[in-house]
This record gives sequence, structure tokens and C-alpha cells, in this order.
Amino acid sequence: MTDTFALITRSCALLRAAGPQTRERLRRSARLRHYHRGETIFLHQSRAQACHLVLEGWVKLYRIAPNGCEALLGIHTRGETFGLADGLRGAARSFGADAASDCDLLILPAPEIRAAAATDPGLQEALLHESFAATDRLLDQITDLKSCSALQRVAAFLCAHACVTEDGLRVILPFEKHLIAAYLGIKPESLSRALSRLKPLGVTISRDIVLIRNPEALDVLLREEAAA
Amino acid sequence: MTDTFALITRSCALLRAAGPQTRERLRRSARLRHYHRGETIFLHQSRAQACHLVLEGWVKLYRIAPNGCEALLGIHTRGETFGLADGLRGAARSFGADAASDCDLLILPAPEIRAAAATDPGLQEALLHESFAATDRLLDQITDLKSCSALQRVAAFLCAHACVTEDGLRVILPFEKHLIAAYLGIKPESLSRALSRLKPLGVTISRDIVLIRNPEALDVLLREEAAA
DNA sequence: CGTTAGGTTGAAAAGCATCAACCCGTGTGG
DNA sequence: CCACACGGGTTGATGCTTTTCAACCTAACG
Repeated sequence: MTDTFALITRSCALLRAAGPQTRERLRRSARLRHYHRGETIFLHQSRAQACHLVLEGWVKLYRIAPNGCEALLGIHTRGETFGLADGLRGAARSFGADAASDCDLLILPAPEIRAAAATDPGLQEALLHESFAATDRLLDQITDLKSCSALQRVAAFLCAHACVTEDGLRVILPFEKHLIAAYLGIKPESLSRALSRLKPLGVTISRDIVLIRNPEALDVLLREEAAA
Repeated sequence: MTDTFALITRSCALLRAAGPQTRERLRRSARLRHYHRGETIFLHQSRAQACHLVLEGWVKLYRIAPNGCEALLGIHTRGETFGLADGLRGAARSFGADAASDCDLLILPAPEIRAAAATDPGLQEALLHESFAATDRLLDQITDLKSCSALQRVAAFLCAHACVTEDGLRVILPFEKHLIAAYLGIKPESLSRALSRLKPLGVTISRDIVLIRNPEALDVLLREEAAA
């Protein structure tokens, strides 16, 4: 576990910020656990006793709204933490977490993190920045939900996940389409139709690989108001 | 200012958590400022040099999306802070802030807060909790936006702002309707129509006062799925 | 092979937005 | 003191967007 932990540390801003002693302390108390796809990591409203770091795979955070719909709040992958706020507060979980794919998580018991933060100012500060970063992501989501059409949100999602290749951009859809749809706040059918509507703009889709032949067209789409 | 500051402190979780010395230090560096309705407090992308606390009135936080729409991210009032994350990071503002009504703000220079947090663990922890609380509110917003219809969001907004009176609940709409609409992610016309649609459920509207004669009906509305 | 989960497609309906007209308090200037 | 303009809000007609429901496809798996 020692070597593994060193590797893990490199990919996690929180652990990088911790001093050597803090890191050693967290290493000893941390548990590594594998989850199968679909497995529950924790339930909404359950007592939070730990913070989680994703080592591999995808985790979805969600809530069941009063009307019974599941609202997908976020999807996290390698190097990202989740459940920090509830864990540190030791409160009831403000959302549930499921394994969206098979995944490996590092589980850090809340009391250990609290104790570590109390003695390590660097960690304390890193926690604050981690929280700020989480807030930033949520603000981005809200901006998209309130001011962009479904088509624009799909296009923005593609652009955000695109990598540069020889001819245009390539996107490897990171997880299943029904999760992408839920993340964007639309139904799977609408996502499918939105992707079709992008084809005339030079977007080709085959399975979970999307090619964007002409990024400028998408840029124009994102810039034009709903009326156009 | 000394007496005023003591009063202010009582209404602000952040200042309450600070030790006496820290508080005195912040008091000396804090500036009080009045803003007129519509006045800009800071612009999106401007350099953040302070954190703000609302003493009186309403402040709206917003972003202009790439397509030109303004996305209302939040509205804050007495006792609430905003711009903490950007202020502490000293980064570019991740949103703009305007006075939604005439308002008084306490402006805390970022360097002072940073220095205060470095020496006062209580303040440091309070900052973390303030950030967590902000995250909670954003998660609530996202849940509503992704899983509730416009009508349900309006009903939920009313319930969230209602006070108990002799016959049913009373809501005093806290700010202008076009701001409520923007907050809920709908157009003013849709808000107006949604309120009309609630009338048969025992909701009466006169100006900015809403009476909910039969809260159970709204509860049922919030619980029923979109299909019903 | 048959089954199943994830995805796509089509037709119809619902939900919001848009545009335009209108209403009504408020404040202003003649 | 009245006329007028103005901002905020409402209402109606219409159209676009997204959902719903159903059928269907296809790759993966037992």
C-alpha cells in the first residue's frame, strides 16, 4: 500500500498539499475499496463518516427529488474527491453516491481528516480550495441549466470533453449516454436527438466516439441566442 | 463604527466564529458602503480584492453566458456573505454582483481575511463551513432545475419563503418578480402564469403578498411526478 | 439463440418561450 | 393638478422545444 499511496498522492491535490506526517497518518487510516458497477457507495441522509477519493472508474452523485425524479448532481473520476463537506461535518449525507462503473475508491475516515486538518494548516487550506473548486463546478452547471438550450448544453459538453487530433477534435464519451443526459438535465431521447441535430454541423458519432470536424460551427452555436 | 460592528457580528456566522483579536483586526480594515439599486458591486472577471457581507438589502450574483443570456446564480441578503471564494483566492471574479435593491455592504479586504484566517483556526474553520453551506444551496438549486417543472419550482419557492400565520401560510415575495423568475430559471411571463395556475389550489396573490390557504395541496403538487 | 440493457427513431402532447398588446402604480414636468 | 412616460407585471395567441409513449434496433452475454 505504501507505494500505491505515493502514486495516489500525486494525483490528488488534497493529499499533495498535506505535509509528510499528515500524509503518513492518512495513509494508515485510509482504506481502499472496490465497488462494482451500480453498487451503492452511500445513501442520501445516511450518516457521513468518511470522505472519498476516486482512484479509478466513475462515481455518480444524485438526489431523489420530492416528486420521485432522480437528479444527477455530479460525476467524478480519478483524482477527484467527493463527500468532503458531509464527511467533515459528520452530518447526514446531502446526496447519495453510486458506482457508475466498476471503481476503486480511497476511503478516508472523517475523524482522521478532521484531526489532520487541525494540525496541518496546508491541508486545511487545501480543503478550503477543494470546496471552492466544487462550488465553481456547480456554478458552471447552474449557468448552463439556466441560460442554455438543451442543444447548446450538449454542444458545450462535447467541447468541454474534446481532445485535439489531426483533423478536428475528438471526444470519447466518458460514460453512458443516459448519464450524460441526466447530467445535462435532459432525457436520453433528447440527447440522442440533439446529437443528430449536430451532424449537419460537422459532428460525426459512432458509438461513444464523437468527431468534431469543424469546431467553429459549434462555437457559433454556443454563442447564438435562443431566438436565432 | 464600534457599536455597529458588534451588532453586525451577531448576524454573521463568519464574524461570530472569529476570536476577539481577529474580530478587532477585521473591524479596523472593514469598510462600509452603500449601493444604489442597480449599481454594480463588481464585474465578472475583474480582480477579486475583497469579500462582502450584506448588512441590508439584496444583492444579485450573475453571469453572462456565451449566448448572451444573463444567468442569475444567487440572491443574498442580510447576514449573508458572497464573493468569499474569489476573494480568498485573489483570482478573477467568477461572477458579477449588482445591487438588486438599495443596500449596505461590509467590505472586507481579502489580504486581511487571509491573514486573519492564518492566525485564527476558528475563522479558518468557519470559512470552510461557509463554503460548505454555499455548496448546499447550489446543490438545492441544481436539484430543482434538473428534476422539477417550472410550476413545481415556483411552488417550492413559495413554500421555502412562507411564514406561518393564523389562516395558512403567508409569503412576502422578497424581491421583484423578474428576479424570482430568473432565479427559478424561467421567464417572467411563465412565473406569472405559474402563479395563476396555483390559484385553484388555494393560493391568492396581491402585489407581493401571497397567501397559501391550503399548504397540503402544494405539498401534493411537489410530490406528484411530471406525468400526473 | 434468446434475452436484456442501452440507445435510437417516430408521432403526438405538454410545457415554456416569444411576441405583442395592455394594465397600472409611480414619478416627472408642464 | 393633470398629462404623460416609464418600469414592472399580466394576458393572449402562436410557435418552438422538450417530453412522453411506443416501437424498434443492436451489441453483449448467458
